[in-house]
This record gives sequence, C-alpha cells and structure tokens, in this order.
Amino acid sequence: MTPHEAGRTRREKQKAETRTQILESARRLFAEKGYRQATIRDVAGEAGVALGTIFTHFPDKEALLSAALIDELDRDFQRSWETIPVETGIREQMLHLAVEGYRSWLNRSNRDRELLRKICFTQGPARDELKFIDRGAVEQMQRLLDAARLRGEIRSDTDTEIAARTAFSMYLVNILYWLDDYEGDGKAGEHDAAGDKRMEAIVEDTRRFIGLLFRGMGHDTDR
Amino acid sequence: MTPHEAGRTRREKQKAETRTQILESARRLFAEKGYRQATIRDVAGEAGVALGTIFTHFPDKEALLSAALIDELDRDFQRSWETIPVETGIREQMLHLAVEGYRSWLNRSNRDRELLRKICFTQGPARDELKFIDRGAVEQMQRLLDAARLRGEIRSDTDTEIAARTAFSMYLVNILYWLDDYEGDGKAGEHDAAGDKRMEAIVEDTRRFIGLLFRGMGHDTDR
DNA sequence: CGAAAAAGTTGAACATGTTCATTAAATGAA
DNA sequence: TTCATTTAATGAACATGTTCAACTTTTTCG
Repeated sequence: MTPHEAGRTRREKQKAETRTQILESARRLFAEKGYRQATIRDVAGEAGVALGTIFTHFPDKEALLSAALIDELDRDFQRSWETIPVETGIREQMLHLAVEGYRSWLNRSNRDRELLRKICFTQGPARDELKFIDRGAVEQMQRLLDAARLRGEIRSDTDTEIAARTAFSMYLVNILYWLDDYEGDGKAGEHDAAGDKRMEAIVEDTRRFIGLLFRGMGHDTDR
Repeated sequence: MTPHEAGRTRREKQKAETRTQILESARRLFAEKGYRQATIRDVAGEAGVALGTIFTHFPDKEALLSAALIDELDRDFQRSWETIPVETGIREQMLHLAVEGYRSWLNRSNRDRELLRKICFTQGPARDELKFIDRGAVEQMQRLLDAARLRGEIRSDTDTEIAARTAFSMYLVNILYWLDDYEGDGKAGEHDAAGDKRMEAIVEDTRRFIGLLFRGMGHDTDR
C-alpha cells in the first residue's frame, strides 16, 4: 500500500483492507481445518468482521476458497520456471519442470492438495483467473519449445503449441488425478517412503512420456 | 430384479429399491434445477422418502450427485467404442474415438456438462468407481495401440501405455477444461453455430495431436 | 456547506445440509 | 413360536451457508 494512492477513496481502501483480512483468515482456517470444517463464521470471527460481510466480498464459500488459494497454484509453477537449467537441452528442461512440479505437489500437506484440487475446476469468479494462469503456463512451455526448435533440438515442423498442450495435460491429470490417492504430508524434510516411491514412479513416467514425445509412434514414412 | 434372488432378505431388497428411487429422483432434479437449486428436500419429496433417509444411503449431497451420474461418464465412452471403425487404421480409430467423445460432450445440455464436470474430481465414495472406469478407458486405448503395433502400424518400440495415458489426458483436459466456456445446449439436432465451430476446432486439434504423436518432435537420431 | 445518495458493514432471519434419538418391522436364534 | 437383536426409515433439532433490511459513514453534488 503506497503512501500516495491517487483516486482511491477511504472507502475503497477500507474495503480492500477488509478483503485482505478475510482472505488471510480464510487461508489459515481452510489449511488448518479443511474446507468443510472451517465455517464461514470461523473466518468472519478471525477476520474480525460480521458474518454477512463475507458475502459482500465473495458470492459463496467456494469463491472464498478459490480467492484464498488461487495464488498457490501459480506459485509452484513459477518456482519451477525460476530454477530451470538454462544450459541444458530441451529434454532436461522439460524433465526439470515436471519433476519440480511433482516434487512440490507431493511435498504439500495432504490437506493443501485437497484444497488445491478442489479449486482447479472451480466454476466461480476465479475461473477466468485460473484459465489465465494455465494459458500462461502453456504459452511458456510453447516458448521453451520454440526456442529449442530454433536451436535445432527439435524438428522444424514440430507443432509446438499442441506439444505444449499435451505436456500440460499430462502434468495436470497426473497431479490432480493419478496422484490423488497419495495422502502423505511430505513436509519439513520429513522422510516419507511412500512419497519417495511415488516420486520415483512419476519421474520414470515423465521420462517415458518425453521419450514418446520425441520419438513418436510412427514409422519414418510418417515424417 | 429377478424373481429368484437367493440370499436377499426383504430388508435388503427394500433398501435397494429405496436407493433406486432416490437416485432416479436425484438424477431428474439435478438435471432440471442444477446442483445447488435442487435441494435434498426436493429429492426426498419426489422419491417419497423422509429427508433423513437420503443420508442413510449417501453421506452427503455430493455423494448423491456422483452416485446419480456416475454411469453417464461411462456411457458416452462405451458408445464411442461400440461404433469404432474396425477396418481402418489406428489413426482413424483414434480420431473416431476422440471425435465421438467430443461430439457427445458438446451435444449435452450445458447443465449436464456442469454436473458431469463436478463429479469428475469427486473425493467421495464414487472416487474408486470413477478411477475404475478411467483405468478401463486407458487400458482399452492401450489394447487398441497394442493391436496396431502387432499389425505393424506403429513402431514396435512404442510405449503404448504412456501413449494411451497421454491420449486420455489430452481428452480429459479438453472436455473438462478448455471446453468449459461453451454453454450451448446442442441437443435434439438443434443447429448450433457456436457448437459446430468448437467441434471443428477440437477436431482439428485432435488431428494435430495425433500427428504429433506419430511423428514425434525429435530427429531421426532420437529413434 | 449541507442534503442526498452511495456504499461498506451488520446481524437477525431464513434456507438448506446434516445429525441423531426414536420407531416399527424384519431377522435369526433358541 | 417367541423374543432379543438388528436395521431401514423417520422427522425434529441442529449446524452452517446465505439473504437482506437497517444502520452508519463516506462521498457527491447543487
């Protein structure tokens, strides 16, 4: 909040402040109690506002959850991008992105994963924002592939857009779907054999996926 | 209900009958009013049971929705498989499966799609059943690819399991995610320009995807 | 400057999901 | 056949999401 905020009335500032308070409380309580057990009354109480106030900011409980957590979906993704090895080939880069993503995901508490899964297909106000984040992810991947194409690492006739979308789909379905039975809290450096095992398996799957994506299934005449 | 049902007590029969009544009413009301507007009291009333009875059969509203609709997810998929062209190549078969799936999806009412999207990531009792259906889908696709491999249509070193999973992921993310902004009710042969346009686009995307899957992105040295 | 309008917030009332003590009928063992 | 136990169902009570009339404060405009 900058000292000079042109055009913002006292009211607008106060409303934004109230909204921030609510979101912070919601984030905390959902993480601590889960979606269902954390009531809107809990959130209102902790944020120091009236119950009805929540509904002047968010249309319903699900929208509150989405707003509270939308940034989390972006966070891990961006971190993977920040740590991407730049001096390596496209395969290693793709592997890195996927592996970092899966690692982050599996390192979250089970509750966190549940909450995030819940908002992934939200149909409320956060939908467009979520779409924006995901389109951004696909576009970033596509740019990475475009760069690899320029370097001659992949064939010049590669449809990088579809390739990016394919990788994104595979990643999304893996974390939201096939990994949804893992219930460990691989947090705080805690050793978790089941989590390690799942991590190994998904890394191997990713290698196979990348292998398939590079080799294709067809014969030379398909090229 | 067969005339001779060994081992089934009157109680068991009655309970099953009540459950069926409830599911039928739920299916109808959710389709008519949507998930939120259709109350459990509505369902109980129409099924001719008490409000509390619903909860002796289903742990919560979401579980009721999932149980009411789980078969729908399977239905379209199986229909696509039943109409698959057997005398054609693997590419045409894959295209057929995807196209039929997308067509069915886009031909549903918007409400139907919303309801089905909602249950796709259910975390209630229907989860395992859903997983079973989807694993079945992936396995069927894998068998199709295995057969193509035997016929020599795809290379013998193809990882058909990952290929099947990739195709499945792409399909799932397309219907649940990228097509979620289409709100038309392309039903009863009704002409729908927007639906047609989306259909064209997704068919083209599918061709591109199949193309990528066959050609791969790598150079010959990747093989 | 002051009145009118706007708007953020409130909390009681209401709607709806869920729980659970009670009831009646079915079941199975003696 | 009798009777203790089990179980499907019931509906009032309760918990929680949501609505909305009322209030107070801020903003706008003549």
